[in-house]
Amino acid sequence: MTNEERIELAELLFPNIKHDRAYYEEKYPERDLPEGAMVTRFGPSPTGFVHMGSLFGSFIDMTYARQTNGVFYLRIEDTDQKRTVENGVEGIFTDLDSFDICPDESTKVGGEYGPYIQSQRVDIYQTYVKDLIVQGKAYPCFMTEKELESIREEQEINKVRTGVYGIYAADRDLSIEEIKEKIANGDEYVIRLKSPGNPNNIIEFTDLIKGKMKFPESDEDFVLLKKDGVPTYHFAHAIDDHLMHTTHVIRADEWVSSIPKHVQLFNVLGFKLPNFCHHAPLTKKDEETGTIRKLSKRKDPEAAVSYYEEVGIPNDAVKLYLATILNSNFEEWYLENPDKSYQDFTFTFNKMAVGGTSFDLDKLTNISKTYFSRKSGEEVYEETLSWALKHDKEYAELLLANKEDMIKFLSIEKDGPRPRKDISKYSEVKEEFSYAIDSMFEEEDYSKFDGDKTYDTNLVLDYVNNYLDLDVDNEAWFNKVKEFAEANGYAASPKDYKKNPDDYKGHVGDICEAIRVMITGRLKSPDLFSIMKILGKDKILKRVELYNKKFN
RNA sequence: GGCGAGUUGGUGAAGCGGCUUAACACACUGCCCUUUCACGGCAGCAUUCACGGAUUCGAAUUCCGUACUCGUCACCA
Repeated sequence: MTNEERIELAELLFPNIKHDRAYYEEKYPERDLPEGAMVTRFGPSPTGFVHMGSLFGSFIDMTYARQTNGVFYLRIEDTDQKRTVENGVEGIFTDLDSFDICPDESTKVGGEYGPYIQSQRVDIYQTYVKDLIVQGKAYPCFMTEKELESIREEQEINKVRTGVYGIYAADRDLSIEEIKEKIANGDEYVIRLKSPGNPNNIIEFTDLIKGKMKFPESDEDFVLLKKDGVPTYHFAHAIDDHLMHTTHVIRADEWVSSIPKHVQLFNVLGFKLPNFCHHAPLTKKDEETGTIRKLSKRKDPEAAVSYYEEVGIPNDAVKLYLATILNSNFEEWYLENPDKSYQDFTFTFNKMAVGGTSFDLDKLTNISKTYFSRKSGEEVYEETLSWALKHDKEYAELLLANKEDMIKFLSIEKDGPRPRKDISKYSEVKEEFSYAIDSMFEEEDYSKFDGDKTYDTNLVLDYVNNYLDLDVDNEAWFNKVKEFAEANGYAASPKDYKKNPDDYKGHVGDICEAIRVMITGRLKSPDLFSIMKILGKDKILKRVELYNKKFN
């Protein structure tokens, strides 16, 4: 084809494209940012549901952009109409929002490099394709699905690579007359890249996470524009990341095999290659097969970002967990700097896992427990309340009605240097602190007590009536308990009891256990005296009575 | 099958040629502290880094081969 013919072809294919490359290059100039600033992007498809892996990805994007004073933007990648789901975009924003992932630029907050949704950038993509046609670097391909299928079969039989390349690229050198005829005929077509590559050449490529890699050059005439005129991921990626001036393309591992295509595309288009950072997918061990696989939204409820909110794991705990799997040295740093935020840590690419990143719920639980242990009683109350308001209305009302006492209970053993670690989810507060609310305690009716002993109500009654003084300090209180123990034939310390078990009915611990079971309905609880002080003598007596009725 | 990557304890992982008789965390077990439960402290938990070979005075760390795992091979992203 001659120069003139190519220009004619370009006009024939894209009569409505009036701008040229220069127009867009000027419209989207280099960003004015400080040295070393990273421009990152998160490009979800609006398929209706943010996957944990995507959240992880966007967390990385935002973290790196923030710590370099760069820009983090959100680009909706909706080039596949079939997959697009109604309200999908809304869902992305909601999920991201709940984890404080706030892009600097997006369809919502705008920005100078928009539109931030690919379906509205079709003119831009077509402008660049038109230019490629003029340059003879792309061409319309009329191959039907059937034809594609048959070359594929042929290739499989001959044991050669599948795909449209070399001699298999039938429409590569169609004459302008042939093209005109097919178009006049109403034949559908896609635009393919006329690949200049040779698979015998090896390209070297450096990924910021994975390091150096070698690939054979791509010679595939892959599709740039689908028959509906909308670009494929590959093409949109090249155009958008160039025009939006992304400095670091951070994306999941599954893209590394497309690298040869992308490198070639950037070259053909004359674009500077951004940095690439391919992170490992989130994996877990499949319970049935025992093999490691990607977190799957079909099989694993924890793959959905909304899961954590529902179950009541605090967003901050999830973020802390994401930070610990992001950089292997974060965990240790955080242990040494418990007062700091994860945002004070400097994350680096070389501390990211190269292989699979295992998603460990056990560890998340532990991190969450630590998170709770560092919160004050009041904070735990407020957060639990706002969670319950959304997910457990009934409990929310109970919390509201018992606010004062509830905060007191939640504050037990919080002031020391070693706070309890008994809660990992908001939903557990209800379980763990059921004794804090009278109505719940009565309703439970000792069902939480899992021991097999019964305790002497009279003994406890005697203690409460004649020995218990709630206006003293812990030490004085406990001395009194010891006194009572001795008066009733119990050892004042477990050590004495262990020495001569036959001399005693038991030891102080047994007395405390009896009290604890009667007033909390369980064998385990935070500091007993603190609980008694909050309850007050009347309630204590009532609960002892309740126990008496139930078991005697 | 082609191409690319990975393989360190129950789990996640550190390690990048001698400082490793393999860090740290989670889990588990035991002991100690203790009125209970926790928290905390101490100890135990891979004599060995998938397997085989090579390079080297010296290898978990480099190279080659094998096995297994993962990703990818679309007009999906």
